[in-house]
Amino acid sequence: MSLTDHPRTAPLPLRRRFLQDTGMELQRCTVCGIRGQSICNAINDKELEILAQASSRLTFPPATTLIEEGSPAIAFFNVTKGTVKLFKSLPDGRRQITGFADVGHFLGLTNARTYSFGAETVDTVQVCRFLRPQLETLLTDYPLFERRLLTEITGELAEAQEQMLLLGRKTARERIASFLLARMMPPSPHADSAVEGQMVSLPMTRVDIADYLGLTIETVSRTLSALRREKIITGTDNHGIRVLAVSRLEDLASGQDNR
Amino acid sequence: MSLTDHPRTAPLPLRRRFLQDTGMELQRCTVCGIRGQSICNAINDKELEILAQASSRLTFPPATTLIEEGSPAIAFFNVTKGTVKLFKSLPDGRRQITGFADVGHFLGLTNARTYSFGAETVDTVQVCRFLRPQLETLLTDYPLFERRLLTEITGELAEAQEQMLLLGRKTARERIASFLLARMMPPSPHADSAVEGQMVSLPMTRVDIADYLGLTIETVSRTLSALRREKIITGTDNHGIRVLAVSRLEDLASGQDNR
DNA sequence: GGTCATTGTTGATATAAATCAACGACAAGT
DNA sequence: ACTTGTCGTTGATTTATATCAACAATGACC
Repeated sequence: MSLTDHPRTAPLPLRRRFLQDTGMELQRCTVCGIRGQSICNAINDKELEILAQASSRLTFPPATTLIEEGSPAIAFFNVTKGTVKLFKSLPDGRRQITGFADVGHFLGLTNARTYSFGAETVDTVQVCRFLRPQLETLLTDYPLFERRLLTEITGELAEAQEQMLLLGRKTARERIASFLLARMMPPSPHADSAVEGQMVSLPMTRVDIADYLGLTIETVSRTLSALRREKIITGTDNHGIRVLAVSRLEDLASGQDNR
Repeated sequence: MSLTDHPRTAPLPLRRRFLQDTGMELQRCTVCGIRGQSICNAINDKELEILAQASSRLTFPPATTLIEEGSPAIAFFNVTKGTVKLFKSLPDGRRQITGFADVGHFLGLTNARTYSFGAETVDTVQVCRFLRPQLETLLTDYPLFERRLLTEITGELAEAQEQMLLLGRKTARERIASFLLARMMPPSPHADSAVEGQMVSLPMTRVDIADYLGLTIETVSRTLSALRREKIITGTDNHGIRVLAVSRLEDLASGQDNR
């Protein structure tokens, strides 16, 4: 199956009803705050209304299924707010989260007629949805859009390879260290310099972290506690942690230093 | 870094001297037996000489380094014969093979200025090499070529996600079963029907299998022995195995049946 | 303000796979 | 034909992490 197939349109497989933003469709993309970070950036300012016509903006509450594993692949999403988790499952319920799609990332690209993975919102999520025929049109009419998509997916593949190294060869401690580093926010210029340590945002639960790192929730919890005890990280808030010793964490992540 | 960067040309990082096919360059692609299976298929018959000019065909002995981890990303390869392994390593030598590129597959695509992975031949390998500026030209001038590449890499990503599920959540037995199934040859019409069982080609060593599946060589060896003992597979040849019970193996691979 | 469900933490024990170790099969070279 | 090195197999033991179990913290809801 190739990307050039045009499957018939069908209702989106959603467990809950979603919210659809109304009005001002034609202006939406022009004012999109994250266009600079996303594939939409590849489309000319003057032609933005084409993008607006091709997409619709939707808002979903936490824990909403965006993509059901094995369901018909009819849409493609670009995340404009929040975090979406992508995963694959085994018949007995074991699950592997293959990635978190944060702001600016896309999801839903596939060659097959059905999705080989699932997707669920972690927190409140806003996306731009492109139906497949619309995506085809953009790809064909805007070479820069296609090139940008190729670049993005090449990056995804590199991340996937890094994650395979983590899952296949790293210890629990190394996995947690790598995860925290990968999710570390770049130090913002407006950062509260009175509070020390680099912020790490963890909107997902311990279950999600465990399913992403190929561990159990107990091991995740114990390892985070150990790092806290060793003053490498701080913070009692479950969804926000601060890294006190970035370089220690970097050594840990690459297996330089274990104790 | 984007695909549109043109890094300066530099000598290829090869431990050994490679063999370069000479003469008849312009005809080479026309007679390429595997074009139908590869990205080159996206280029029109009449324009094949453009492809021939953009690429050079090279032959390498087993265990040749095609790509050194971290070296400048100057080339892109299309495998026309043999098998190449792709991998990532940790400073202490732990290694994860992220994939095997068999006939028809490409390798070497990256957004960065350097490769984030290594590549080494498993057996005798023949490739078509495209230097990066040449690849750029093809991508820009032949939309079908670019589309084909996007389709291929989308498939690679799906495979990577499947492998993450394997590495993060499957048992040793499930990993071996999945691996054998994935490498099972499609039953050829000329197959020797006197010999029962589906052929599985394993050109790589036990070390490579272990590094691909996130196991040790001992576990790989023990698990294969167990499957042989249970009459699910046969064959004493280390690089060729026959699957006797495909459906048993499928159940095993998806965690349905373990004993 | 109490009940209940959800999420996370910590401790005790079990286990799958790693590690350590010995050896067999085979091919290359002398 | 013997040595040497590579590769794979099998057995004994260790260990990192899973599993099992109890409990604490939090927030939703009546």
